[in-house]
Amino acid sequence: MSARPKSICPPDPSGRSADDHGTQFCHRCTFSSICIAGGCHKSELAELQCLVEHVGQFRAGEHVFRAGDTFRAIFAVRRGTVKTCVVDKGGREQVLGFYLPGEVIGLDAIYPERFPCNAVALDTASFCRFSFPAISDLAARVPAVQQHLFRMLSKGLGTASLPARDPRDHSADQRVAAFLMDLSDRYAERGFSATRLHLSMSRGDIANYLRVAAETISRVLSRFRSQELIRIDGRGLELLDLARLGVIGSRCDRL
Amino acid sequence: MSARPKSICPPDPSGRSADDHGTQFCHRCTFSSICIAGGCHKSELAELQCLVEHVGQFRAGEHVFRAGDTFRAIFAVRRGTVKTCVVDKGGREQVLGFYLPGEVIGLDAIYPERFPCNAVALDTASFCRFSFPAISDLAARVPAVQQHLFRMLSKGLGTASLPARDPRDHSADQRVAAFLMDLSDRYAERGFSATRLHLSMSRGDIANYLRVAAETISRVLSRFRSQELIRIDGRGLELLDLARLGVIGSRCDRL
DNA sequence: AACGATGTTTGATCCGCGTCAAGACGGGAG
DNA sequence: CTCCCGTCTTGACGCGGATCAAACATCGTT
Repeated sequence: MSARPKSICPPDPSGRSADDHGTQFCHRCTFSSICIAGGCHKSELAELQCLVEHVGQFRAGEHVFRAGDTFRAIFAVRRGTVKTCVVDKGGREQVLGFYLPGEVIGLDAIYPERFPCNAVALDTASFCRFSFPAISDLAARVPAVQQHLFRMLSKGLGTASLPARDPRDHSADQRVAAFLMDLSDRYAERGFSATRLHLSMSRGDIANYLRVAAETISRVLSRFRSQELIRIDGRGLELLDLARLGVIGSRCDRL
Repeated sequence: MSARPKSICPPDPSGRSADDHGTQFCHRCTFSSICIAGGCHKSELAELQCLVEHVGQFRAGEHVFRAGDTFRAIFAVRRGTVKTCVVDKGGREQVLGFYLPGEVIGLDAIYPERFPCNAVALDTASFCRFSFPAISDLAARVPAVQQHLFRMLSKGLGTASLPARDPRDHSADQRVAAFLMDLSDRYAERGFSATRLHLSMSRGDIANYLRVAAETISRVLSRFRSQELIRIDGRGLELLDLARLGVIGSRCDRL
């Protein structure tokens, strides 16, 4: 299940030197400005590093936390990929998001004080765990930390814009293109390749996340391949034309 | 455009005594625990009230702020209703959300330090304006304020779950039902009626927000009326069967 | 009152995508 | 190797909803 990519994806984003000690990895993390420098004095930095706890070696399919668990800490993905999901009343799983190395999960649990969703490792994954009481205490004393938390939280607010369902412009194509571009951007933001990447999640998970049928994902990817927009081999993916994908994803089909 | 509801909607949610002085209105606001009591000492409360600035008497269609404006403050709706929207590259408007009295807009501007969207009054509207530097400064000194901001931000994170597009269970019905239930819940949360409410936004805005065609909104509302789920007269709306609407909205069509 | 502008409703037609179904990989166990 | 099983791909068909189009209601103007 956690198959190594074979052909397309030489610099594997999820499994490389991500577990190196020191700041080799940390400077790519969302928390970096807190953990590394960010204007903190040395004593506060030390305090923060005491506060961080490494948890990990989750295997594919294992839960990091479950919906309903009481909220005590937020997690930064250190290695691997995670999906968050809920199970609706009909018993069906609803995928809410995917999280790459350097990204943070659990922020949506602050308000309800319980995790509103499950977090499931998609491949071998490990995390940095930040006790929330401790970090908000630190935030009250270090303005830079507070500000950083505000910004992280704010950043998550804007991401709720699904494309229109407009039959004439292939709405499924839009969603998939936007999804691929989003992945690409996020990998790039963390220092990985923006064009060659590995899909840790199954087609079914992507379909569920985008609220389309799994078969549609297959068809769209095949179409993109025949249009020379991507190369794809199983979970290995290469984006050949970021510009055109971006256009499809944000759909400006006229004017 | 800002037509008063005539028949169905006697206690008008948007225009009643909302502009009364004192805490008559404030105790229903999202900021209440900050503005009113919330464990603050008197001196800090006074400080906060200095910090609040009333802005307002926007008329329907006027902008509260525009996408790209530099971010300096967040706004709590005091009276009226607001929609947030962006204009995509094709020149089409995309409605992102609606905000009722007592709700807060602008939190998504913290990270980019610019407003990512426009805010447009749907009827006569006024606001409480909170300078963000001032309030985050206060948050650093008053833990309760900081925590409240964290919780407000966190609360906004979970709201990104559009229903599936499943042809056999009328996905448009789901969206509309969920939309109506959401409005009902939010009005109730602010002390207004959960069953008799006024739609300040046009069918077109609702359709745009839900990413369906305006005609579909009309059809679904007509269907709901013929099923005795709602009574509707122009912008006036009465929800007759919250239970059934809730079921449709969260779709548990089997099991 | 007549008028156009805007918003709402309803009907007719067509197309994308969900469903069903079958086949093609691809990896692990024997 | 062969078998099995899960994931992925591809085809055929039907339905929901987008689009086009045309009445109708409502409101502010002249």
